[in-house]
Amino acid sequence: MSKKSPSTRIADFGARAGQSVDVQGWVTHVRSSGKIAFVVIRDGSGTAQVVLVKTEVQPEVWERFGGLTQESCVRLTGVVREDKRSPGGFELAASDLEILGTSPQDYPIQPKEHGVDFLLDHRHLWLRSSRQRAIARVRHEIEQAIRDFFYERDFTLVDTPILTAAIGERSGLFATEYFDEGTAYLAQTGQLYGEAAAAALGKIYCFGPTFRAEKSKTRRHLSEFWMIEPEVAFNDSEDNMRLQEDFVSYIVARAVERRRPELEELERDISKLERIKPPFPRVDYSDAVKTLQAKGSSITWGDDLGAEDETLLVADYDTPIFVCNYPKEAKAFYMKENPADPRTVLCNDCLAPEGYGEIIGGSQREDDYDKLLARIHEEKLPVDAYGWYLDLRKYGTFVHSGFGLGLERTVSWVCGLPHLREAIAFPRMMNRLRP
RNA sequence: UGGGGUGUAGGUCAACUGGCAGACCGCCUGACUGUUAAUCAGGAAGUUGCAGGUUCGAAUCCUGCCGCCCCAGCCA
Repeated sequence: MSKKSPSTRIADFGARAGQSVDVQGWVTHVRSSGKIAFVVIRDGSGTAQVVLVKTEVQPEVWERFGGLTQESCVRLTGVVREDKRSPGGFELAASDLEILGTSPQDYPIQPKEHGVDFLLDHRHLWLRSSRQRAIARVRHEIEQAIRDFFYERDFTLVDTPILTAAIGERSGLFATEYFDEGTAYLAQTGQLYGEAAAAALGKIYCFGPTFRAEKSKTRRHLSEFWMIEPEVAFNDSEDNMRLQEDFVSYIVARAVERRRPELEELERDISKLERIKPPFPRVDYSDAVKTLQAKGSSITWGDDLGAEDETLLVADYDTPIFVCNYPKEAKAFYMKENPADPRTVLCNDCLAPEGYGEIIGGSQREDDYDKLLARIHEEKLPVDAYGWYLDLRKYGTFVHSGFGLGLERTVSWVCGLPHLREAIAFPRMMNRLRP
Protein backbone atom coordinates (compact mmCIF):
# COMPACT_ATOMS: atom_id res chain seq x y z
CA MET A 1 0.00 0.00 0.00
CA SER A 2 1.27 3.43 -0.91
CA LYS A 3 2.11 6.16 1.56
CA LYS A 4 0.01 9.27 1.20
CA SER A 5 -1.05 12.32 3.15
CA PRO A 6 -2.81 11.75 6.48
CA SER A 7 -6.43 10.81 6.01
CA THR A 8 -9.42 12.63 7.43
CA ARG A 9 -11.88 11.02 9.85
CA ILE A 10 -15.48 11.05 8.75
CA ALA A 11 -16.41 12.53 12.12
CA ASP A 12 -14.40 15.63 11.15
CA PHE A 13 -16.18 16.22 7.83
CA GLY A 14 -18.11 19.19 9.21
CA ALA A 15 -14.88 21.09 9.79
CA ARG A 16 -13.49 20.21 6.36
CA ALA A 17 -16.37 21.32 4.14
CA GLY A 18 -15.10 22.60 0.79
CA GLN A 19 -11.68 21.00 1.21
CA SER A 20 -10.10 18.09 -0.59
CA VAL A 21 -9.43 15.17 1.75
CA ASP A 22 -8.44 11.52 1.80
CA VAL A 23 -10.67 9.08 3.69
CA GLN A 24 -9.97 5.45 4.55
CA GLY A 25 -12.66 2.99 5.49
CA TRP A 26 -14.84 0.04 4.63
CA VAL A 27 -17.66 -0.05 2.09
CA THR A 28 -20.98 -0.78 3.76
CA HIS A 29 -23.21 -0.20 0.79
CA VAL A 30 -23.06 0.54 -2.94
CA ARG A 31 -25.86 2.05 -5.02
CA SER A 32 -25.43 2.69 -8.70
CA SER A 33 -27.55 4.61 -11.16
CA GLY A 34 -25.58 4.01 -14.30
CA LYS A 35 -23.35 7.05 -14.60
CA ILE A 36 -23.56 8.16 -10.97
CA ALA A 37 -22.76 5.97 -7.99
CA PHE A 38 -23.18 6.24 -4.24
CA VAL A 39 -20.88 4.41 -1.87
CA VAL A 40 -21.45 4.43 1.87
CA ILE A 41 -18.26 4.00 3.85
CA ARG A 42 -17.53 3.49 7.52
CA ASP A 43 -14.24 4.43 9.15
CA GLY A 44 -14.95 3.82 12.82
CA SER A 45 -15.60 7.49 13.51
CA GLY A 46 -18.77 7.58 11.45
CA THR A 47 -20.35 6.74 8.13
CA ALA A 48 -20.48 8.91 5.05
CA GLN A 49 -21.92 8.85 1.58
CA VAL A 50 -19.45 9.13 -1.27
CA VAL A 51 -20.59 10.24 -4.72
CA LEU A 52 -18.81 9.21 -7.91
CA VAL A 53 -19.83 10.66 -11.28
CA LYS A 54 -18.64 8.68 -14.28
CA THR A 55 -17.95 11.74 -16.43
CA GLU A 56 -15.93 13.44 -13.67
CA VAL A 57 -13.42 10.70 -12.82
CA GLN A 58 -10.76 8.83 -14.76
CA PRO A 59 -12.03 5.71 -16.59
CA GLU A 60 -9.81 3.47 -14.42
CA VAL A 61 -11.34 4.97 -11.26
CA TRP A 62 -14.82 4.20 -12.56
CA GLU A 63 -13.59 0.70 -13.42
CA ARG A 64 -12.31 0.18 -9.89
CA PHE A 65 -15.62 1.33 -8.52
CA GLY A 66 -17.28 -1.52 -10.40
CA GLY A 67 -15.18 -3.97 -8.38
CA LEU A 68 -16.34 -2.68 -5.01
CA THR A 69 -18.10 -5.13 -2.74
CA GLN A 70 -19.49 -4.90 0.77
CA GLU A 71 -16.62 -4.50 3.27
CA SER A 72 -13.98 -3.69 0.66
CA CYS A 73 -11.39 -1.51 2.36
CA VAL A 74 -10.80 1.66 0.36
CA ARG A 75 -9.00 4.96 0.27
CA LEU A 76 -10.97 7.78 -1.30
CA THR A 77 -9.92 11.24 -2.40
CA GLY A 78 -12.43 14.00 -2.93
CA VAL A 79 -14.02 17.22 -1.79
CA VAL A 80 -16.23 17.36 1.30
CA ARG A 81 -19.46 19.20 0.65
CA GLU A 82 -22.66 19.88 2.48
CA ASP A 83 -25.70 18.22 0.95
CA LYS A 84 -29.09 17.72 2.51
CA ARG A 85 -29.63 14.58 0.43
CA SER A 86 -26.71 12.83 2.16
CA PRO A 87 -27.51 10.84 5.33
CA GLY A 88 -24.92 12.63 7.48
CA GLY A 89 -25.53 16.07 6.00
CA PHE A 90 -22.12 15.94 4.32
CA GLU A 91 -20.81 13.84 1.49
CA LEU A 92 -17.59 13.28 -0.38
CA ALA A 93 -17.45 14.12 -4.09
CA ALA A 94 -14.85 11.55 -5.04
CA SER A 95 -12.12 12.05 -7.61
CA ASP A 96 -9.99 9.01 -6.85
CA LEU A 97 -10.53 5.56 -5.42
CA GLU A 98 -7.94 3.05 -4.29
CA ILE A 99 -8.88 -0.44 -3.17
CA LEU A 100 -6.73 -1.29 -0.15
CA GLY A 101 -8.32 -4.62 0.69
CA THR A 102 -10.73 -6.59 -1.42
CA SER A 103 -13.70 -8.45 0.01
CA PRO A 104 -15.33 -11.43 -1.73
CA GLN A 105 -18.99 -11.31 -2.73
CA ASP A 106 -20.10 -13.58 0.08
CA TYR A 107 -19.91 -11.22 3.06
CA PRO A 108 -22.37 -12.96 5.36
CA ILE A 109 -23.94 -10.13 7.34
CA GLN A 110 -26.83 -8.32 5.68
CA PRO A 111 -28.69 -5.27 6.95
CA LYS A 112 -31.63 -7.63 7.46
CA GLU A 113 -32.80 -10.13 10.00
CA HIS A 114 -30.47 -12.90 11.08
CA GLY A 115 -30.76 -15.64 13.64
CA VAL A 116 -28.84 -15.37 16.89
CA ASP A 117 -26.72 -18.46 16.31
CA PHE A 118 -25.64 -17.29 12.87
CA LEU A 119 -24.73 -13.87 14.18
CA LEU A 120 -22.70 -15.27 17.07
CA ASP A 121 -20.83 -17.57 14.67
CA HIS A 122 -19.89 -14.40 12.79
CA ARG A 123 -19.39 -12.21 15.85
CA HIS A 124 -16.04 -10.94 14.52
CA LEU A 125 -17.91 -9.46 11.53
CA TRP A 126 -21.19 -8.70 13.33
CA LEU A 127 -19.26 -6.18 15.45
CA ARG A 128 -19.04 -3.95 12.36
CA SER A 129 -22.78 -3.33 12.25
CA SER A 130 -24.19 -0.07 13.52
CA ARG A 131 -26.15 -1.58 16.39
CA GLN A 132 -23.11 -3.45 17.70
CA ARG A 133 -20.94 -0.37 17.39
CA ALA A 134 -23.49 1.58 19.42
CA ILE A 135 -23.49 -1.04 22.17
CA ALA A 136 -19.68 -1.08 22.26
CA ARG A 137 -19.62 2.68 22.68
CA VAL A 138 -22.16 2.64 25.51
CA ARG A 139 -20.20 -0.10 27.24
CA HIS A 140 -17.04 1.94 26.85
CA GLU A 141 -18.77 5.00 28.30
CA ILE A 142 -20.02 2.99 31.27
CA GLU A 143 -16.56 1.61 31.96
CA GLN A 144 -15.10 5.10 31.85
CA ALA A 145 -17.89 6.38 34.12
CA ILE A 146 -17.09 3.63 36.61
CA ARG A 147 -13.44 4.60 36.74
CA ASP A 148 -14.27 8.29 36.98
CA PHE A 149 -16.81 7.74 39.75
CA PHE A 150 -14.32 5.98 41.98
CA TYR A 151 -11.42 8.22 41.04
CA GLU A 152 -13.41 11.32 41.99
CA ARG A 153 -14.21 9.72 45.36
CA ASP A 154 -10.60 8.83 46.14
CA PHE A 155 -10.91 5.08 45.77
CA THR A 156 -7.80 3.12 44.83
CA LEU A 157 -8.04 0.60 42.03
CA VAL A 158 -6.60 -2.74 43.09
CA ASP A 159 -6.22 -5.49 40.51
CA THR A 160 -7.00 -8.84 42.09
CA PRO A 161 -5.72 -12.19 40.82
CA ILE A 162 -7.49 -14.22 38.17
CA LEU A 163 -5.70 -17.45 39.03
CA THR A 164 -6.64 -18.42 42.56
CA ALA A 165 -6.75 -21.36 44.93
CA ALA A 166 -10.27 -22.53 45.80
CA ILE A 167 -11.87 -19.57 47.50
CA GLY A 168 -14.95 -17.45 46.99
CA GLU A 169 -18.33 -18.43 45.66
CA ARG A 170 -19.83 -21.88 45.74
CA SER A 171 -20.92 -22.40 42.16
CA GLY A 172 -18.94 -23.90 39.28
CA LEU A 173 -15.24 -23.27 38.95
CA PHE A 174 -12.99 -23.45 35.91
CA ALA A 175 -9.89 -25.45 36.82
CA THR A 176 -6.42 -25.55 35.37
CA GLU A 177 -3.13 -27.10 36.37
CA TYR A 178 -0.80 -24.80 38.24
CA PHE A 179 2.85 -25.96 38.34
CA ASP A 180 3.52 -27.94 41.52
CA GLU A 181 0.74 -26.22 43.47
CA GLY A 182 -2.04 -28.47 42.25
CA THR A 183 -5.20 -27.05 40.78
CA ALA A 184 -5.82 -23.37 40.22
CA TYR A 185 -9.24 -21.89 39.60
CA LEU A 186 -10.26 -18.89 37.55
CA ALA A 187 -11.50 -16.22 39.92
CA GLN A 188 -15.23 -15.88 40.48
CA THR A 189 -14.78 -12.72 42.50
CA GLY A 190 -12.03 -10.39 43.67
CA GLN A 191 -13.92 -9.54 46.83
CA LEU A 192 -11.90 -11.40 49.42
CA TYR A 193 -8.71 -9.84 48.10
CA GLY A 194 -10.52 -6.52 48.01
CA GLU A 195 -11.27 -6.85 51.72
CA ALA A 196 -7.57 -7.32 52.41
CA ALA A 197 -6.75 -4.24 50.32
CA ALA A 198 -9.42 -2.17 52.09
CA ALA A 199 -7.53 -2.59 55.37
CA ALA A 200 -4.50 -1.10 53.63
CA LEU A 201 -6.09 1.64 51.53
CA GLY A 202 -9.52 2.32 53.05
CA LYS A 203 -11.58 2.66 49.88
CA ILE A 204 -10.74 0.35 47.01
CA TYR A 205 -12.33 -1.29 44.02
CA CYS A 206 -11.37 -4.01 41.64
CA PHE A 207 -12.58 -4.28 38.07
CA GLY A 208 -11.86 -7.31 35.98
CA PRO A 209 -13.12 -10.45 34.34
CA THR A 210 -14.64 -13.20 36.46
CA PHE A 211 -15.48 -16.75 35.54
CA ARG A 212 -18.36 -19.04 36.43
CA ALA A 213 -18.66 -22.57 35.13
CA GLU A 214 -22.36 -22.70 35.94
CA LYS A 215 -24.29 -24.70 33.39
CA SER A 216 -26.83 -21.97 32.95
CA LYS A 217 -28.27 -20.96 29.62
CA THR A 218 -30.31 -17.86 30.25
CA ARG A 219 -30.36 -14.34 28.92
CA ARG A 220 -28.70 -13.17 32.14
CA HIS A 221 -25.65 -15.42 32.40
CA LEU A 222 -22.19 -15.54 30.85
CA SER A 223 -19.31 -17.87 31.68
CA GLU A 224 -16.95 -14.90 31.59
CA PHE A 225 -18.17 -11.51 32.68
CA TRP A 226 -16.75 -8.29 34.06
CA MET A 227 -17.44 -7.20 37.59
CA ILE A 228 -16.77 -4.05 39.57
CA GLU A 229 -16.29 -4.69 43.26
CA PRO A 230 -15.74 -1.80 45.67
CA GLU A 231 -14.85 -2.50 49.28
CA VAL A 232 -14.94 0.28 51.88
CA ALA A 233 -13.54 0.26 55.39
CA PHE A 234 -15.95 1.58 58.04
CA ASN A 235 -18.99 1.49 55.74
CA ASP A 236 -21.95 -0.34 57.21
CA SER A 237 -24.76 -1.83 55.15
CA GLU A 238 -26.65 1.50 55.00
CA ASP A 239 -23.54 3.34 53.78
CA ASN A 240 -23.08 0.54 51.28
CA MET A 241 -26.51 1.04 49.75
CA ARG A 242 -26.02 4.80 49.55
CA LEU A 243 -22.80 4.20 47.61
CA GLN A 244 -24.61 1.81 45.29
CA GLU A 245 -27.46 4.14 44.44
CA ASP A 246 -25.07 7.03 43.81
CA PHE A 247 -22.91 4.77 41.68
CA VAL A 248 -25.69 3.33 39.54
CA SER A 249 -27.29 6.75 39.06
CA TYR A 250 -23.94 8.23 38.02
CA ILE A 251 -23.34 5.55 35.41
CA VAL A 252 -26.80 5.86 33.90
CA ALA A 253 -26.71 9.66 33.84
CA ARG A 254 -23.34 9.55 32.12
CA ALA A 255 -24.54 7.21 29.40
CA VAL A 256 -27.59 9.38 28.78
CA GLU A 257 -25.49 12.54 28.75
CA ARG A 258 -22.69 11.40 26.46
CA ARG A 259 -24.11 8.50 24.43
CA ARG A 260 -27.54 9.74 23.45
CA PRO A 261 -26.97 9.13 19.71
CA GLU A 262 -25.97 5.54 20.43
CA LEU A 263 -28.97 4.98 22.72
CA GLU A 264 -31.21 6.40 20.01
CA GLU A 265 -29.59 4.07 17.48
CA LEU A 266 -30.56 1.25 19.85
CA GLU A 267 -34.09 2.69 20.07
CA ARG A 268 -33.78 2.85 23.85
CA ASP A 269 -36.57 4.67 25.69
CA ILE A 270 -34.27 7.26 27.27
CA SER A 271 -37.02 8.75 29.45
CA LYS A 272 -36.91 5.54 31.50
CA LEU A 273 -33.21 6.10 32.16
CA GLU A 274 -33.69 9.75 33.04
CA ARG A 275 -35.82 8.69 36.00
CA ILE A 276 -32.91 6.86 37.63
CA LYS A 277 -31.99 9.02 40.63
CA PRO A 278 -31.18 8.26 44.25
CA PRO A 279 -32.53 7.25 46.66
CA PHE A 280 -33.71 3.81 45.55
CA PRO A 281 -36.53 2.19 47.55
CA ARG A 282 -35.43 -0.27 50.26
CA VAL A 283 -37.55 -3.37 50.62
CA ASP A 284 -36.83 -5.65 53.53
CA TYR A 285 -36.65 -9.30 52.50
CA SER A 286 -39.38 -10.31 54.97
CA ASP A 287 -41.70 -7.60 53.62
CA ALA A 288 -40.87 -8.65 50.07
CA VAL A 289 -41.96 -12.21 50.86
CA LYS A 290 -45.30 -10.93 52.24
CA THR A 291 -45.83 -8.71 49.19
CA LEU A 292 -45.02 -11.58 46.84
CA GLN A 293 -47.32 -13.98 48.67
CA ALA A 294 -50.11 -11.41 48.40
CA LYS A 295 -49.43 -11.32 44.65
CA GLY A 296 -49.78 -15.07 44.40
CA SER A 297 -46.16 -16.24 44.56
CA SER A 298 -45.46 -19.57 46.23
CA ILE A 299 -42.35 -18.20 47.96
CA THR A 300 -41.92 -18.98 51.64
CA TRP A 301 -39.66 -17.25 54.14
CA GLY A 302 -36.14 -18.60 53.70
CA ASP A 303 -36.25 -19.03 49.93
CA ASP A 304 -34.16 -16.92 47.63
CA LEU A 305 -36.16 -14.79 45.22
CA GLY A 306 -36.77 -16.54 41.91
CA ALA A 307 -36.66 -14.73 38.59
CA GLU A 308 -40.44 -14.57 38.55
CA ASP A 309 -40.49 -13.14 42.07
CA GLU A 310 -38.00 -10.45 41.08
CA THR A 311 -40.13 -9.42 38.11
CA LEU A 312 -43.26 -9.38 40.27
CA LEU A 313 -41.61 -7.26 42.93
CA VAL A 314 -39.96 -4.76 40.58
CA ALA A 315 -43.19 -4.22 38.62
CA ASP A 316 -44.32 -1.64 41.20
CA TYR A 317 -41.27 0.59 40.65
CA ASP A 318 -39.67 2.45 37.78
CA THR A 319 -36.24 2.81 39.44
CA PRO A 320 -33.93 0.11 40.76
CA ILE A 321 -34.80 -1.18 44.21
CA PHE A 322 -32.86 -2.74 47.06
CA VAL A 323 -34.01 -5.97 48.63
CA CYS A 324 -32.30 -6.12 52.02
CA ASN A 325 -31.36 -8.59 54.68
CA TYR A 326 -31.94 -12.03 53.26
CA PRO A 327 -32.00 -15.22 55.33
CA LYS A 328 -28.51 -16.41 56.14
CA GLU A 329 -29.05 -19.74 54.35
CA ALA A 330 -29.74 -18.04 51.02
CA LYS A 331 -26.50 -16.06 51.06
CA ALA A 332 -22.71 -16.42 51.18
CA PHE A 333 -20.77 -17.26 54.33
CA TYR A 334 -18.94 -13.93 54.58
CA MET A 335 -22.02 -11.75 55.11
CA LYS A 336 -22.49 -10.17 58.53
CA GLU A 337 -25.16 -11.48 60.82
CA ASN A 338 -27.98 -8.98 61.35
CA PRO A 339 -27.98 -8.01 65.06
CA ALA A 340 -31.68 -7.12 64.84
CA ASP A 341 -32.61 -10.56 63.46
CA PRO A 342 -29.83 -13.19 63.55
CA ARG A 343 -31.72 -15.38 61.11
CA THR A 344 -30.76 -12.82 58.47
CA VAL A 345 -27.61 -11.13 57.22
CA LEU A 346 -26.84 -7.47 56.45
CA CYS A 347 -26.95 -7.57 52.70
CA ASN A 348 -28.77 -6.26 49.68
CA ASP A 349 -29.47 -7.07 46.08
CA CYS A 350 -30.09 -4.23 43.67
CA LEU A 351 -32.76 -5.12 41.13
CA ALA A 352 -32.91 -3.11 37.93
CA PRO A 353 -36.28 -2.09 36.50
CA GLU A 354 -37.87 -3.34 33.26
CA GLY A 355 -37.17 -6.96 34.12
CA TYR A 356 -33.38 -6.72 34.02
CA GLY A 357 -33.10 -8.25 37.46
CA GLU A 358 -30.17 -8.36 39.80
CA ILE A 359 -27.34 -6.07 38.78
CA ILE A 360 -25.69 -5.82 42.21
CA GLY A 361 -25.16 -8.11 45.14
CA GLY A 362 -23.69 -6.43 48.20
CA SER A 363 -23.24 -6.87 51.92
CA GLN A 364 -21.61 -5.80 55.10
CA ARG A 365 -18.93 -8.41 55.82
CA GLU A 366 -18.74 -10.53 58.93
CA ASP A 367 -16.00 -8.91 61.02
CA ASP A 368 -16.22 -11.22 64.04
CA TYR A 369 -13.51 -13.88 63.87
CA ASP A 370 -15.45 -16.58 65.71
CA LYS A 371 -18.71 -16.05 63.83
CA LEU A 372 -16.89 -16.10 60.50
CA LEU A 373 -15.05 -19.29 61.42
CA ALA A 374 -18.33 -20.88 62.51
CA ARG A 375 -19.91 -19.99 59.17
CA ILE A 376 -16.97 -21.49 57.27
CA HIS A 377 -17.50 -24.73 59.20
CA GLU A 378 -21.28 -24.62 58.64
CA GLU A 379 -20.77 -24.31 54.91
CA LYS A 380 -18.18 -27.11 55.04
CA LEU A 381 -15.59 -24.91 53.36
CA PRO A 382 -11.91 -25.84 53.57
CA VAL A 383 -10.70 -23.84 56.58
CA ASP A 384 -7.06 -24.03 55.46
CA ALA A 385 -7.82 -22.10 52.30
CA TYR A 386 -9.35 -19.29 54.35
CA GLY A 387 -6.48 -18.80 56.79
CA TRP A 388 -5.35 -15.53 55.28
CA TYR A 389 -8.94 -14.30 55.05
CA LEU A 390 -9.46 -15.00 58.76
CA ASP A 391 -6.29 -13.03 59.48
CA LEU A 392 -8.18 -9.91 58.38
CA ARG A 393 -10.41 -10.46 61.44
CA LYS A 394 -7.49 -11.43 63.64
CA TYR A 395 -5.34 -8.35 63.05
CA GLY A 396 -7.39 -5.22 63.59
CA THR A 397 -10.82 -6.31 62.43
CA PHE A 398 -12.99 -3.52 61.07
CA VAL A 399 -16.53 -2.84 59.94
CA HIS A 400 -16.54 -2.95 56.15
CA SER A 401 -18.90 -3.40 53.25
CA GLY A 402 -18.80 -3.82 49.54
CA PHE A 403 -20.68 -5.00 46.50
CA GLY A 404 -20.29 -6.41 43.03
CA LEU A 405 -21.87 -4.86 39.98
CA GLY A 406 -22.17 -6.99 36.86
CA LEU A 407 -20.99 -4.92 33.92
CA GLU A 408 -22.80 -6.80 31.16
CA ARG A 409 -26.10 -6.81 33.04
CA THR A 410 -25.76 -3.07 33.54
CA VAL A 411 -24.89 -2.49 29.89
CA SER A 412 -27.85 -4.65 28.84
CA TRP A 413 -30.20 -2.66 31.00
CA VAL A 414 -28.90 0.75 29.89
CA CYS A 415 -28.97 -0.30 26.22
CA GLY A 416 -32.27 -2.15 26.55
CA LEU A 417 -30.84 -5.39 25.13
CA PRO A 418 -32.90 -8.55 25.09
CA HIS A 419 -29.89 -10.73 25.94
CA LEU A 420 -26.58 -10.31 27.75
CA ARG A 421 -24.61 -11.79 24.85
CA GLU A 422 -24.59 -8.52 22.90
CA ALA A 423 -23.18 -6.55 25.84
CA ILE A 424 -19.63 -7.90 25.41
CA ALA A 425 -17.55 -8.08 22.24
CA PHE A 426 -16.86 -11.80 22.36
CA PRO A 427 -19.26 -13.50 24.76
CA ARG A 428 -18.24 -16.71 26.47
CA MET A 429 -21.14 -19.00 27.16
CA MET A 430 -21.57 -22.69 27.86
CA ASN A 431 -21.68 -23.56 24.17
CA ARG A 432 -19.60 -20.73 22.78
CA LEU A 433 -15.84 -20.48 22.98
CA ARG A 434 -15.24 -19.06 19.50
CA PRO A 435 -14.75 -16.70 17.80
C1' U B 1 -29.56 -30.73 34.51
C1' G B 2 -35.32 -30.52 33.89
C1' G B 3 -39.60 -28.60 30.83
C1' G B 4 -41.19 -26.50 26.09
C1' G B 5 -39.95 -25.31 21.00
C1' U B 6 -37.17 -25.60 16.55
C1' G B 7 -33.82 -27.39 12.35
C1' U B 8 -35.70 -26.52 4.33
C1' A B 9 -30.92 -22.10 -0.85
C1' G B 10 -25.53 -17.72 1.79
C1' G B 11 -29.62 -15.22 5.14
C1' U B 12 -35.08 -14.96 6.88
C1' C B 13 -38.90 -18.16 6.18
C1' A B 14 -43.18 -20.88 3.20
C1' A B 15 -44.67 -25.77 1.30
C1' C B 16 -52.75 -27.74 3.19
C1' U B 17 -54.47 -34.44 4.81
C1' G B 18 -47.77 -37.91 2.92
C1' G B 19 -48.00 -36.40 -3.81
C1' C B 20 -43.37 -31.76 -9.05
C1' A B 21 -38.33 -28.04 -3.64
C1' G B 22 -40.78 -22.38 -3.28
C1' A B 23 -40.82 -16.77 -1.95
C1' C B 24 -38.23 -12.56 -0.41
C1' C B 25 -33.35 -10.57 0.84
C1' G B 26 -28.35 -11.12 -0.69
C1' C B 27 -25.19 -12.51 -4.94
C1' C B 28 -24.24 -12.53 -10.57
C1' U B 29 -25.53 -10.27 -15.76
C1' G B 30 -27.84 -6.07 -18.20
C1' A B 31 -30.47 -0.93 -18.14
C1' C B 32 -30.62 3.78 -15.61
C1' U B 33 -26.85 11.05 -13.84
C1' G B 34 -29.20 12.15 -6.89
C1' U B 35 -29.59 7.23 -4.79
C1' U B 36 -31.22 6.73 0.80
C1' A B 37 -32.26 -1.19 2.69
C1' A B 38 -32.70 2.71 -5.09
C1' U B 39 -35.68 0.85 -9.18
C1' C B 40 -36.57 -2.37 -13.58
C1' A B 41 -35.42 -7.07 -16.58
C1' G B 42 -32.97 -11.73 -16.47
C1' G B 43 -29.80 -15.64 -13.97
C1' A B 44 -27.22 -18.96 -10.65
C1' A B 45 -28.02 -21.06 -6.08
C1' G B 46 -30.69 -27.38 -2.19
C1' U B 47 -27.43 -34.30 0.59
C1' U B 48 -34.78 -30.44 3.55
C1' G B 49 -29.37 -31.31 10.68
C1' C B 50 -27.46 -36.78 10.82
C1' A B 51 -28.61 -42.20 10.90
C1' G B 52 -32.28 -45.73 10.43
C1' G B 53 -37.58 -47.20 9.74
C1' U B 54 -42.92 -47.14 7.67
C1' U B 55 -44.84 -46.24 2.57
C1' C B 56 -46.04 -46.98 -4.46
C1' G B 57 -44.22 -42.18 -2.74
C1' A B 58 -41.35 -38.65 3.16
C1' A B 59 -39.25 -31.77 4.19
C1' U B 60 -43.96 -33.82 6.18
C1' C B 61 -45.23 -39.91 9.92
C1' C B 62 -42.10 -43.18 13.62
C1' U B 63 -37.26 -44.29 16.48
C1' G B 64 -32.41 -42.71 17.93
C1' C B 65 -28.63 -39.03 17.89
C1' C B 66 -26.90 -33.93 17.18
C1' G B 67 -27.31 -28.46 16.96
C1' C B 68 -29.79 -24.15 18.37
C1' C B 69 -33.67 -21.07 20.93
C1' C B 70 -36.91 -20.00 25.19
C1' C B 71 -38.20 -20.93 30.40
C1' A B 72 -36.55 -22.80 35.29
C1' G B 73 -32.43 -23.57 38.91
C1' C B 74 -27.57 -21.08 40.13
C1' C B 75 -25.96 -16.00 40.26
C1' A B 76 -23.71 -10.59 38.73
